[in-house]
Amino acid sequence: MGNNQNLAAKVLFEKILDNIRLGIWPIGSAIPSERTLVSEFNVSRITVREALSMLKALGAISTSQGKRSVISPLDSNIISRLFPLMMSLQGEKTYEQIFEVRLAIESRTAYLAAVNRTEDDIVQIKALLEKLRIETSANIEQSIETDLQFHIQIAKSTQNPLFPALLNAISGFVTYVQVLSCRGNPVKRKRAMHFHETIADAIIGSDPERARVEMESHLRGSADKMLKSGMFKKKC
Amino acid sequence: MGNNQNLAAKVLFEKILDNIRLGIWPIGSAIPSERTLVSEFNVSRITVREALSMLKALGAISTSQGKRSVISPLDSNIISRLFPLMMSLQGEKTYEQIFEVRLAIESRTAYLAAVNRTEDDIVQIKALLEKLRIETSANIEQSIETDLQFHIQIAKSTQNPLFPALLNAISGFVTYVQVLSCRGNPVKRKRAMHFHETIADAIIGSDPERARVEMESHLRGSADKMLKSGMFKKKC
DNA sequence: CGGCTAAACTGGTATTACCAGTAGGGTGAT
DNA sequence: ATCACCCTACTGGTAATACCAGTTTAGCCG
Repeated sequence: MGNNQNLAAKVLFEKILDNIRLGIWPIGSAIPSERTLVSEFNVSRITVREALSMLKALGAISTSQGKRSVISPLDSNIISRLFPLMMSLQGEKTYEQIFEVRLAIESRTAYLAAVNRTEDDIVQIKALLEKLRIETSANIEQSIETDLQFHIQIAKSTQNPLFPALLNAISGFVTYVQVLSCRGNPVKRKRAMHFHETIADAIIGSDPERARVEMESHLRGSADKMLKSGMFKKKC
Repeated sequence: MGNNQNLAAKVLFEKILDNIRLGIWPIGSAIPSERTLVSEFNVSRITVREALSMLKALGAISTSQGKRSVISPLDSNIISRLFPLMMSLQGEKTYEQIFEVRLAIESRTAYLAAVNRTEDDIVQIKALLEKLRIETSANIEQSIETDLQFHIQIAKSTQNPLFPALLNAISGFVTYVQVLSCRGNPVKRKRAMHFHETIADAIIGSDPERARVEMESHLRGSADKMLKSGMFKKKC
């Protein structure tokens, strides 16, 4: 009655995934050829290719004709690509769940960035802030991308690569929300700009607690607007 | 130079995804049979099955032998499955980095659990606490697993499936740390037990701020111990 | 009319063959 | 000896066919 059959393709898929997870097939290395896997696992090439297709869909491997398939170094944006689809199907529930995670991550990145940021981070943050300032009143579409870059730069400033990776994973969600929330809404952009400046100021001034508080206010502000507007149900 | 070929399977995959997105094939409905898609898109059945495999990997459809494949709701547990993969594909990371993420997540789960926990959650938490109490003075190895279960239960109590998923993604490293930290160290276990009780008490008593603070203290306590032992900087 | 069976679906797997890129080794010219 | 070239033996990508194993359904028979 369920769908949990012992399908050969799925089994192979899991096996390969395990080999990746356990580091037997390191990132960037080439996995055995399809014909090799066929004889190794005693399955047909179809089964092998179906397993590889699943891995491809998850971004775990990348393939190109003539060359061996290789383990992808990292593709957190595969996850982010799913967000628009999920949002259009699930709407508010998903939105709130993701938002809560984002708040958990970013209130911490703001804090840690204020503690760990390097001089180079400060330069980057200031540059993005300036770019954002210009685009906010000129190119809205572009400013959404820069906005995301700003948040990711803060995550990088924690000096912990896992934070930008996590944020990147939900970046599809972030931009999706931004697009709906801010398109043709200069007032909201102005408000957001003010928060960005405050957050940057706190991080540069090594004031972690203030950075955290301002980041939370900033995110909650956007979230409230979204929930009220009911725009998250729109298709894209 | 990249891998963005016009692969028939990928094209079909996108087409089907579009049909889902646009609501042409609603959630729960059966998609055309593989043979139908074969003649409809003028591709071989292999190509069709590879496209469907990709959709399966993303959780967009579910298949079972003899029955038509159906569109399944693409909700956040897809992300739940992808987070662990993402973490394992992340390459070099230290226990310290993992810990920082854990702190970000768990200080939030403690808070949200105190807000959103159900009556059933309270029962579960109390049960795990009691199990922990017994094992702490009897079976250390087992208590580490129960410890993790306790933390995951708190994440579940947020009513947001993404939190337990994230915690699960980093649980492999978490337990490793616990083992190193507490093996044959009854005093530390006693201390941890006290924190567990306090956290549970705050969650049950709907005191989010206290739950958060206590959780942070608890985690930092373990972390400090790890820092002293020098194992914290290790790669994993 | 009701119950059972058999045919006509469905997805799952295997085999074979060929196309289309890539890389490596050998051969030729310089 | 060295370099350029090409040919061969790989690689993944696609197709056609056949069969297995479940599910559904239509029709037969009582």
